[in-house]
Amino acid sequence: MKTAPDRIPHLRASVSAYEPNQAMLVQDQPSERIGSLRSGWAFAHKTLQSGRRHILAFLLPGDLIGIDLLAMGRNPLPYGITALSDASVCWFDTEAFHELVLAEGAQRSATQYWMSLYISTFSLRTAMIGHATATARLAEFVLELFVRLRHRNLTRGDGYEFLPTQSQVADCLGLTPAYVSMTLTRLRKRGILEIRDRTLRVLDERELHRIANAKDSEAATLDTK
Amino acid sequence: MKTAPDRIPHLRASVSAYEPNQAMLVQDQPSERIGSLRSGWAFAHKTLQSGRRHILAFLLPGDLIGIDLLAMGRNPLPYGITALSDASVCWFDTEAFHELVLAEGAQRSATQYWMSLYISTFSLRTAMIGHATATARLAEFVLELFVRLRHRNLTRGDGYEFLPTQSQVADCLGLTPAYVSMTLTRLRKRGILEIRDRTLRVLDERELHRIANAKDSEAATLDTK
DNA sequence: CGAACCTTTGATCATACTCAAATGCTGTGG
DNA sequence: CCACAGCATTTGAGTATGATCAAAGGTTCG
Repeated sequence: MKTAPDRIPHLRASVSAYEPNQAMLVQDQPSERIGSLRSGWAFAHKTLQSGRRHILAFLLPGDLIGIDLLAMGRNPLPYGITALSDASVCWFDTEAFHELVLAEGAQRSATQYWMSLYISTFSLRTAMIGHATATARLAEFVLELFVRLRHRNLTRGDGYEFLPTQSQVADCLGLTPAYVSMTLTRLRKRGILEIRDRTLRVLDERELHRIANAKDSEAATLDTK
Repeated sequence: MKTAPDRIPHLRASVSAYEPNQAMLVQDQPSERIGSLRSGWAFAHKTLQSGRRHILAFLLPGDLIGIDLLAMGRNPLPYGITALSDASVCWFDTEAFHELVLAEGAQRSATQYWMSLYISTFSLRTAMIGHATATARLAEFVLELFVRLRHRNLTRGDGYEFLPTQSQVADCLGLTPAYVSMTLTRLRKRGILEIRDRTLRVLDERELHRIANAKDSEAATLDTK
């Protein structure tokens, strides 16, 4: 497993702690520093002029906070990043971090890997919001977190700690909280997953994949089952 | 106006011509080269496992083809890029291009600017698909193209050449072609825009902004007007 | 213990989809 | 230059997915 740098030799860094809902990076402001999430979850969100909030991504331990800054320089970030749970972040000077990444081969390919994963995840999510049913979006969402966490050894068997509220999930998938609740309940009743004590268990991973990739026309069939 | 590099000194480049629907970069394949779109339009698209195609972005003259490759290295692009009209592209070796960009201050800040614009546009689009009505999405879409083209002096007064089919617009905004047609017709009847001879004219820019940023609850009022 | 928030459930509603058919455009070949 | 084939657009009727609104439980935490 490739990990983002918690410590990089010869690079000054500072560690900060955050509580739930505390801002890490503010929308539309430039930032001179980039972070590495060491523990806890965070989320990247964009507030539209209409006032509605969209959650672009959930960030897990090991993820870079404001990864886009590497490519954007001093331009303002078009989204904010906020702690979802208690969290701690290791901050670096973006410029110095970037130079170091470029200089050192291993760091460089690791960072390209993270970038690549980030872009894949994000473009898939966007496509799902545009073209998939609520059930498929939720299946993909739950799986994505599962796979990402498993990759970091942050799962226990088929379960993982599920921290976001359904309201946040809704804002991420372009749904309403009420409908997220309904849809999750349906998945639970079908024995595909289980949520208890903040823990989500993936009971039927194969079926979840099926649902996430189903054509719209098959969705109805799947849902009523 | 900052322009992407058509020619960069001391950097080998080749120019290729494309016809409509010809692939420039193929989804899930790595690419060693990055392009600059010199004329014509292209679009970045992702095909889901369900078979549905989502259009992530439309690329206009001056845009970089596969801009993400600068940050992703040799990892496969999670989307493809295809010519929308007749188009020509100036190709560079990604690695060499990247190094040159880093070395030269002006090129560097120009590239960061393009990145920044690209990320802003994309994150806004994603949020709109998740949270805005069809009318708002279309208003934002039409405006975005207008602003981007105007910035490159590719508009004539309040009009610009509108090349995508409604089917492509639908795939970009997460709608169906039939509904795009209906919604555009409504906007035309309200005298906000006009489409004739492949030319889109923005008749009431202020109102378009209003519609793009309206809260969902105001949408109904706006629509029936 | 109470307040605030999150989740669940139900009833009702509307936005946007589906399916279908008619019409209009474009480019191609005879 | 016309006829045709293949798309793209338009329009309509009917429908369903997911939204809205509301209220009742559950949690969590101070």
